[in-house]
Amino acid sequence: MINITFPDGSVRNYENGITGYEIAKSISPRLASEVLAMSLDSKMWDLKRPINEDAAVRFYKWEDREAKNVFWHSSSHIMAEALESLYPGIKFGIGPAIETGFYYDVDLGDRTITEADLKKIEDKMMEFARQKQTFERSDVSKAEALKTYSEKGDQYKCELIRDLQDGTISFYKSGQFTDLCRGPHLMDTSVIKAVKLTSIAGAYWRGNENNKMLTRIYGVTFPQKKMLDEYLALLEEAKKRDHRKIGKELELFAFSPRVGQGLPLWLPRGAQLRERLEMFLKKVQKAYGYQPVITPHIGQKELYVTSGHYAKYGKDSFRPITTPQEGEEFLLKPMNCPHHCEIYKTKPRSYKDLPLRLAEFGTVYRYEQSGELHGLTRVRGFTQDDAHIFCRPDQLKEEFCKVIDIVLYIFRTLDFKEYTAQVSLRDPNDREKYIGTDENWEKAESAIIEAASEKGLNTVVEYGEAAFYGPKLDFMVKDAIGRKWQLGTIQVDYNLPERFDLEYVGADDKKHRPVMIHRAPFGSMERFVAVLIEHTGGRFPLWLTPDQVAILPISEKYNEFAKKVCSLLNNYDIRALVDERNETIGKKIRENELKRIPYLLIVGEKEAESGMVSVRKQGEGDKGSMKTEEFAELISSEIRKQTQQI
RNA sequence: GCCGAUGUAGCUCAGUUGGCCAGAGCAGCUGAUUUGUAAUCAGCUGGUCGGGGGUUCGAAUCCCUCCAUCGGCUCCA
Repeated sequence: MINITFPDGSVRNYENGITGYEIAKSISPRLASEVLAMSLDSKMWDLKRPINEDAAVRFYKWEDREAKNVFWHSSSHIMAEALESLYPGIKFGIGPAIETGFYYDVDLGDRTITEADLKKIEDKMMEFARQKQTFERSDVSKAEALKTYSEKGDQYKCELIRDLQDGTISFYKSGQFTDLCRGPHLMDTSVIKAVKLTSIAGAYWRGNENNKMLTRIYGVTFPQKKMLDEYLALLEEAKKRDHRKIGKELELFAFSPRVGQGLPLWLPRGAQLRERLEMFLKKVQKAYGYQPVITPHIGQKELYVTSGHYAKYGKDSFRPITTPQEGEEFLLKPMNCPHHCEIYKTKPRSYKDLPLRLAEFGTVYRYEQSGELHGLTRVRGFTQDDAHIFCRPDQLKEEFCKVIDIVLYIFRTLDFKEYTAQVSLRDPNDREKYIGTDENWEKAESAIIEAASEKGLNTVVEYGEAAFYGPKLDFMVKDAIGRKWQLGTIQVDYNLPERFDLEYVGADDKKHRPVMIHRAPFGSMERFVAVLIEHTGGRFPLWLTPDQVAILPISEKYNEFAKKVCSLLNNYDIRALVDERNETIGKKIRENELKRIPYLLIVGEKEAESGMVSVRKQGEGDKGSMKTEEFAELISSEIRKQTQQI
């Protein structure tokens, strides 16, 4: 007999060799019917794999992340099985579960798969799913595993096996398909009730661009047909929030191939929005002791040789700009820090001057590969809400914490609730990628970790995500369809002060090296606005939105009255406009609603006589009438409330 | 940059296997209407079918190439 411990702490006795599924059944038939996965002493385990010793079990249902992982992982096997049956001789890379769904990387040889082929693959998958196929586990030796796959001619699997430890290798067989896999899997495939293959893409083998590009097929499956429909509907909804679509509809920004890809053009309404965000941050920064500076868009090549950027990125950036006579070389600035370092150096600095906080909305240009560009979130020319803090080593943590405060304040003000704070450190296996001494890196890394924990941030640590000159604390936010983007970033840098030979005179009358913090709470204006659009669906907070009130006369007869209302509101610093067009009131309401204008004021005979306005709130409909002044007061106080904290 | 897909009017989209001067709705313009809470009616204008090259008696449709966009991969100072 063995003792099985449950999550609530209770312990039950079972016969040695019992399976998780049988245990679930012994608890309740309902649990047995719903359970999709289990763990044994916190290790994922097949539901039908015998248990031979005392252990703690935990069962997972569809609602649990763990169950979805197993469900989608098994689905990727079924897709591979379908692919092998439809495309004999196909070779397989890896096929994991991902956040939503799964994929499999395959080498089709000379053949290609297009979207038109997906239907028949889906059908085949459903056919296998309905067959109630089981996943049979077999433990194999490394030699055996290698033999199997070299006979099959599957070099990718052989490569994977070579990296595995003998004694830890297992195969799973479903139907006619056997895959190298550590499991676990579903009991059988009959729980897969709906499948959708979502896209086909190229993916380099092992993520290395020097390797062959395999075909990656993405898919998602569900235990109920209804869930798939809901998922697809959700995707449709998310597409409506795409900042590229809304940016066009609301006339916020545009691109022109003639200007160049990845070079956004801010339209009047977008520029207004952006300017307001900049003013907001400038105000915050002023309170935090930052000093605005302005620097040029280009800098001598030597500047970047000094900073180390040239050696690191010179080959992969925009080509230098040269002068006709002297042959001088300039680079479009890819970042603002070297310029700010030169500002630091314009005069001797005392320890009493520090921290020195230099802020600039600095426009930078970076050569991004064409396939990487994406709306406003990934562009070639963008404006960072940049600042560099030069401080004494003993001030570092406090300064870092203050920057975290600014970032959190901004997120709070703009209602960004779901973000992750990511501590980006060096890749421990590839020190070559980074400049600077180990000692400085260690100091910087521990400063970030300490500051983040002091501020009570819930952080995830990512190795290999650091900038080449220093570690970072990044604030990541998801877009409409769940892609993660880095917004705010705070970086500690011991390297640039050294490269630029920055100094200050200490209380001891000796020269010391300051530490630098690079920080951008928005990240860049472009990306921030993009994510803001997707979060709000274009319904910006009242204080921020370009047009706050639209006044809609019932007919042209009341245009004059509408203009009076408008100028009254303008006197209250409310951004209002009159829709003077000769259109029906229904049409004006519809179009101004679609423009996401927060308040619509309908004025006609009644209002003109009484000096009232009929108020309609975006998305909420008719709110009744009130005196124009009363409305102005109401809106002003709403705006005041929103900006008070600002 | 790589893999795959897409590109028709300012916007959203139709255009069958290559075949008459390339269509619709919205937007715009003109006129009528003077409107009470999400699209008033009529007429008109507007397109080198992404650019270039080729195949063909004939190309939006087939082929090549370049550009841009979309979904991924790699990258992201």
